[in-house]
Amino acid sequence: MSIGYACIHMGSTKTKLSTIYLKNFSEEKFLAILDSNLKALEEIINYNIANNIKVFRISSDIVPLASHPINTVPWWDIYRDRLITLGKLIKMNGIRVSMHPGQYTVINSIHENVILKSIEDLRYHTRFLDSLGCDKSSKIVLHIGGIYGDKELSIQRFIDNYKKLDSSIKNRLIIENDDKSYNVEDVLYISEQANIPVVFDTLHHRLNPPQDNKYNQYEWLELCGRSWHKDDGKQKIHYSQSANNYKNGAHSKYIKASTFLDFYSNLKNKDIDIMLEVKDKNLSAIKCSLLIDDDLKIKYLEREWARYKYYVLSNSTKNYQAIRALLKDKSNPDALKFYSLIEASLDCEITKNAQINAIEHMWGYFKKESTENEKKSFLKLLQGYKENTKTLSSIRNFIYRLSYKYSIEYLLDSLYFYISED
DNA sequence: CACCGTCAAGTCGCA
DNA sequence: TGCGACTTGACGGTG
Repeated sequence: MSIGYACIHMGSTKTKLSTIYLKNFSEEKFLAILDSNLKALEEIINYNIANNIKVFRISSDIVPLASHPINTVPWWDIYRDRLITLGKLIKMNGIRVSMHPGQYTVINSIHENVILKSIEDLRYHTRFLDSLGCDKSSKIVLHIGGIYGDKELSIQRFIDNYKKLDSSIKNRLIIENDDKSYNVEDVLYISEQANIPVVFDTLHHRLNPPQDNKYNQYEWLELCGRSWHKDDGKQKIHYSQSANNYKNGAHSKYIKASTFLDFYSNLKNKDIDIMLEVKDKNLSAIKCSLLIDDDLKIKYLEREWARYKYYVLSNSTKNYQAIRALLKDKSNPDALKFYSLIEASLDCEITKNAQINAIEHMWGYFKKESTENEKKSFLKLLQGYKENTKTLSSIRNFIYRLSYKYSIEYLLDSLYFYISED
């Protein structure tokens, strides 16, 4: 079993994708942005390698305006070598990448131009994965589309249009149950008619189950597994938790450890790939991987602790002490306890005292080295925060800039700068 | 530098 | 009829 995350990466500034808007599109600008995006992707892949994350969804935004008529730049040619090199890095490290076009790509639309644009978009996604040299197990996930007042007709339109697609697209396309129109039973029906692997999405299933829901989610999941053939790679599923008590399909801030473990223990076939859909992305992917690691080493939790430490300290001194105590026992690493304490810190109310305490801890890195002006600025900011005239984020920015200036890697890697809220 | 409206695109549901 | 949700941050103009 491998666990992965989608598109965005948290905890580094070097992994951000850039984009370009129609009104200032130019070949030069486009190529510069694609260049920077490929560098960011390489950063992300290297991070995934270092953290043993084997499943990753590449953002459709990697090539901006890729399928828009304005963009006639043959980027796959211009950056051929770089794409191949990147693909090799992915392949050699056993990473499985995928893509997922957004809600605008609808091949069962009743509008001919929407279908045509959607096919163009699928061509783009296929071309990107092809350019990396990925095999057939690198998939492109698609929803079925709209209902247009007649579900049966719309399902048939999907099947007919699917059959007309280029085989290079069909090799990669897989279909997913969505949260309001097409439930897992509908998607399995389409799968049987057109021989397409099905991605089972747990949250969508919960929001939109078949009417006579005759199986439980684990049984549906197994049924979906039968639609995967050998060269499609391992069965993939999407797992997420709801942000607002199943009111809509919004994803939670993080994957709750105990809930995930419960789900995992009920899985019959553990030889599948799980794509997490969650706001904190790679953080939850690492968490879930460690939670199910049979051979968990204390050093993995210690590495996690290094990242979370100042964030936890800024929110809860009590949890900070509890985690320190937990990690003292090096012979018996307990990921569930560890992450439950992290979660408690993510959920607790911000208090000024804890924030100030964490800031003073971090300031310790600069006390000696910093210039007189920096010391003055710091004291002024801190005083301002205490008196409500300065925001927390202005202090955070200040400390981040100092960390960068003095190359304090430990702080630069701290999630304190990336997951804190005001 | 902080703030905030806008961004290429589709469909559905609700006021 | 028109707007928000889905999801999503980053761009770029303004003050």
